[in-house]
Amino acid sequence: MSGAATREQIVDAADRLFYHRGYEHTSFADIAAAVGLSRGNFYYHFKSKDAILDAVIEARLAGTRHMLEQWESQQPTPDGRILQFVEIVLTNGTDIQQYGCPVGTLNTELAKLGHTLHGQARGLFTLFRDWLREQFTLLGYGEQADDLAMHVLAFSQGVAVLSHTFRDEEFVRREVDRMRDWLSTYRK
Amino acid sequence: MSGAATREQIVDAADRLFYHRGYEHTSFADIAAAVGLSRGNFYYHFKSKDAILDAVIEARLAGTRHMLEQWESQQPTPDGRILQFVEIVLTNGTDIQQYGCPVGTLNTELAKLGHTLHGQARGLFTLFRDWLREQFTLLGYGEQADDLAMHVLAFSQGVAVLSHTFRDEEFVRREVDRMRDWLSTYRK
DNA sequence: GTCTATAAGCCGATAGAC
DNA sequence: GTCTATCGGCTTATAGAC
Repeated sequence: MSGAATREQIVDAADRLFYHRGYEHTSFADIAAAVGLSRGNFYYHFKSKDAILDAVIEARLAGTRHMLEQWESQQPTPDGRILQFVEIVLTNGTDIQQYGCPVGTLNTELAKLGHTLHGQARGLFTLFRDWLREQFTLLGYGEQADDLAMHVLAFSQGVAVLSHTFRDEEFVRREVDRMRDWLSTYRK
Repeated sequence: MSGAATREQIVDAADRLFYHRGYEHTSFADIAAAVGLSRGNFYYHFKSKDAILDAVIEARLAGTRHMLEQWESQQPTPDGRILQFVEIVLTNGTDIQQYGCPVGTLNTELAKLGHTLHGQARGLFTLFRDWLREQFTLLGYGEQADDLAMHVLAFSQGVAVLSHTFRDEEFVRREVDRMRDWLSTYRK
């Protein structure tokens, strides 16, 4: 197998395992088994577990940037784009119920571990935060735009934590409806 | 040292360490060192790590029940009690910035680990949920009371995750103000 | 690029002396 | 009740054959 393809497979498997089981709870053996590699060969591609985490975060950053670009081309209005973000807790409802928010749970875990890469992981939140702020600025709320962006982020995290804990889809639906109402008061 | 006192010390140390570092990242050696016991002697008091976690959750449940009773006696009105809960993200602001919400982070970690005691930990949320529902019922919102209780819980979790990630006290203050405004529309 | 073998250390947990 | 000594297993990581 070519080096690049194997590396990509490792990052994909690690990404999924870190999300499903958590970073610390995932071992090299788990990732190697998922890819079909021996543990020994692993270190040819990544010299440490931190290096894999770094690659996973980079991949998630790239994936998020791509998703946000797609949302921008699919949704012509800023409020439509914000709503697209709000509804992610329904779109990815099954995963969030089972594993929580991939951004929130990674940040919480790395912050608690005092991990050096927590700063990198925080960048995932910043990506959404800046994008949401831009949409609120386009709606004419320049001064409060960052505040409003953080409010929408807080919504997503609150819903994700409780959805993960209680596995209640109706609760998620009600919270999205509430958010839709709130958002309509900010629509131009 | 008497058995009961040592046991209590172990539970206190484990409680703090599980909160600060996470359950999985805390080892027997960490707890033993914090209490000043040898690892070997540990098993006289608790036969497994799960048994310590069980005792920690029980202690947190008892502590939470006591706190809710205090809130009830200190705050005569249901909306005052709900506000007391909302302001916990300010009251415990420093801890939440450093370690997140003790209830939310434990539930997220145990849910992701597929731990058998996740159900017990969920009870911590249920304690707050039922208590908040009772306050909304007293305000005359019996039908929506559980929905409103979950909304207030979601607020606290969203704020805690982002406060833990960004360490921004002003953000917390703004969200509490927003929540105060929202709550005032439900006050009798 | 992939493998096996293995190191060094930490983990939860146990046995048995005192 | 507390200690030391130790077990078997899992962890990250390395060495070296192919």
